[in-house]
Amino acid sequence: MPEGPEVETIRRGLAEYVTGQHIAGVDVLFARSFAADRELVERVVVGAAVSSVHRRGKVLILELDSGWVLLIHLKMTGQIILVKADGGRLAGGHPNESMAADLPDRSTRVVLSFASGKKLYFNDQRKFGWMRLVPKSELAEDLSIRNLGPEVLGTDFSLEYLRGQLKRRAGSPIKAVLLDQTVMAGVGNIYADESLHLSRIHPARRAGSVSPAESARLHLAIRDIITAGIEHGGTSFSHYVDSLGGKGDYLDQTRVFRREGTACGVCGSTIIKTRVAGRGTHYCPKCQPLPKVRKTPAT
DNA sequence: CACTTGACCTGTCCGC
DNA sequence: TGCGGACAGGTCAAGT
Repeated sequence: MPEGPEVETIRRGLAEYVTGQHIAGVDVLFARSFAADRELVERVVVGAAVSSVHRRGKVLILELDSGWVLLIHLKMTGQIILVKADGGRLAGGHPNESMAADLPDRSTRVVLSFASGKKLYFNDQRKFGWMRLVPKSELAEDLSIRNLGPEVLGTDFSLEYLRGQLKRRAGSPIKAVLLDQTVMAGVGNIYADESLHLSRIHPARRAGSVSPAESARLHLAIRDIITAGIEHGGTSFSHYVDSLGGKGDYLDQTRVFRREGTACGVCGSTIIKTRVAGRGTHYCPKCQPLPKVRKTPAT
């Protein structure tokens, strides 16, 4: 579920609440969510303190003072929920749940207990998410990190770089390129649709057909949309609540995502939902036209 | 190599 | 109300 802006929002919450906290215990309720040897966990996690919290793409990086890092990927349905020592929910969780903590629940996969009494619950309904331990010295080479493209808000995500990637992936639908984490890190399905609408490019266009002017619009749009997402604290719906405890409100702001059947805010045409690159895809047929007809009428 | 598809899971929603 | 099927925000491995 979470894309770059959601993960960044969670990162900020974690940085505030767990930096400097000592980890007193680790409970793994579902083994594949945190496939680490118990002996290793006891040696490098239990008793260690969280020295800082980082993010790369959609991966959360908790740096421990043991020389190891704890990586977390939330995939589709992962959540981080922080609970105070007295059991009251400090942050995170499902918007429909009461604030009274009744955790762990059936989707809790891992629990970190801090010496202060705070607890961090890693909930993940669909079990796609994971936590992993990596020596800090090997972080850059880790499989989850090493193939990631530049952060879209970083200086190395230049227009020139984007143009090169569009050329390399000329045969793919532009939407597939935006979702490819080796091209750029942090963009997911929502922000891909939003960026393409803002830059007025049809999601099924081949990347190679995108003009220089369109590329420039797209480059700007991706940065603007991701920035807005972070400013609004991420997108909030079924599974997402940021770890500061407030709901993100970006979904209220979307231009096309989950707005099929409603009027485009720019031109008033009806937003369409279709399937591109195997993913649910929303766009405005008037703002984002296909330049050439896909199926030629028989004549 | 570039690109597509299926698999990983559980839950929900929609049509019959 | 129950049941089958499609679908859900992300990545991989394996296929063409």
